Amino acid sequence: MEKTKLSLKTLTRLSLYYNITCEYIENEKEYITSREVAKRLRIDDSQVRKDLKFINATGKTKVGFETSYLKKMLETNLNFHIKKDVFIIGAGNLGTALAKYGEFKHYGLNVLALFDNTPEKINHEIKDKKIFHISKLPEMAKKLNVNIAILTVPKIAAQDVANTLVDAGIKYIWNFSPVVLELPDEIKVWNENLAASFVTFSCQEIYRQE
Amino acid sequence: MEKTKLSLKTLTRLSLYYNITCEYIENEKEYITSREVAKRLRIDDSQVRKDLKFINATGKTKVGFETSYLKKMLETNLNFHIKKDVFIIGAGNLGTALAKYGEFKHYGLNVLALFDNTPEKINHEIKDKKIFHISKLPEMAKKLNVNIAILTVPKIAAQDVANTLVDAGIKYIWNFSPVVLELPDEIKVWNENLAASFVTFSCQEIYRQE
DNA sequence: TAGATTGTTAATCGATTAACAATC
DNA sequence: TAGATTGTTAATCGATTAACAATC
Repeated sequence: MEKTKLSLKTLTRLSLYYNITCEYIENEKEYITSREVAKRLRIDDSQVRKDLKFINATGKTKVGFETSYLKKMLETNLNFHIKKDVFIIGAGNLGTALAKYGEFKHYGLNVLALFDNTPEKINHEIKDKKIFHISKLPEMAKKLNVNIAILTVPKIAAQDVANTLVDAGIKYIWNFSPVVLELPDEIKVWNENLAASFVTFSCQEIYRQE
Repeated sequence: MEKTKLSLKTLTRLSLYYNITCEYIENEKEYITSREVAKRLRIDDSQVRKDLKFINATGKTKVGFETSYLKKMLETNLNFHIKKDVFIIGAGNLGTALAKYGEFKHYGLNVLALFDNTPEKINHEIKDKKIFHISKLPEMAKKLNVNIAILTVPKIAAQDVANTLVDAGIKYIWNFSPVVLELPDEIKVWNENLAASFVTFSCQEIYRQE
């Protein structure tokens, strides 16, 4: 029962299928068709069936996919059951928003603590998660065996802080700063560049409409 | 001098090239090569040259692309000079973070106001941007001619608020809620589903490493 | 000159869409 | 049965990578 590596685009779509499936369950709908999912996402319905085939989810002819079954299949294949402990670096508004974000727990994302360098913030708590001084990070990363960091510090500090993270043994960085970090090849970086995202959105949808 | 429609992936990369180019300028580097850009982004260098060709940016054999020229070319082609007035819906931590985000102004994104339904927040200001009650939105959207909204309300309210936005004449929604909104086809939606993004990140990079 | 880089074409690779038989 | 939907293959489309001549 080998899991084949799913493409980035398939993974993103599967996550959105999950959101839609959960909504159907909340509305007490027992089945959902590939056509309904496709229509909501404005994509082709054979794309949906193909994606679901990748995770070996099967539907029923004439009725579609059973929602409770589909939800479980998606959870299993998207590794929701594997707990992913993370630190949030930067306790500003964005770091705080992410620390409070209740949705993450369904996905296995578990925020253990926040780090900042502002003296007034240290030892405060956000939703039971304590804010520590950044100097405590290496020690705590080792002790708690954390190798994932969410980086939400200001642009000017991003590269320096990222270097500190790498020295502390962090291997995976979810980068919210508008900086393309320069890091060793073995460190995995996922850029969540909001400004870049807005540019894409606005150029695609706002000024280039046919 | 027709602009050809750039693909979503090219647009995203061009935005990241912009970040790197700005960094080079700050470090007083006069030139940047496609190879340097490619290495930072861990992509192929001919991809960089091809993308830059799309916006008609030309380099110099043996030295690369002039940074100040490249910055200007990227700004022009990514429409930074066109001011995009937006409203932020939801004045929680995420809405506040986006309202304060200084980076946006370089990209032509201009936050005019925030909207919320919590009485205590109304009339407060975030970085000179006032928070209004959501009921004021239709009137203000018309008066200020705003048709772009950034949606940062809780999951449970997202669909209802989105419907309100559409009724108020909003045409473009940058959706930060973990909900796949159901909206008329003519409304353009850009999903910034952070949970979905984390799933993609973690499945790709954390559990499926070769 | 030798060497490095651009600009560009061709080859490869992967993702999406179309089509339809099988099924209930 | 008739009609709707899945499951799957083939066709199309688009994006990435390889290769290399042209240039300075």
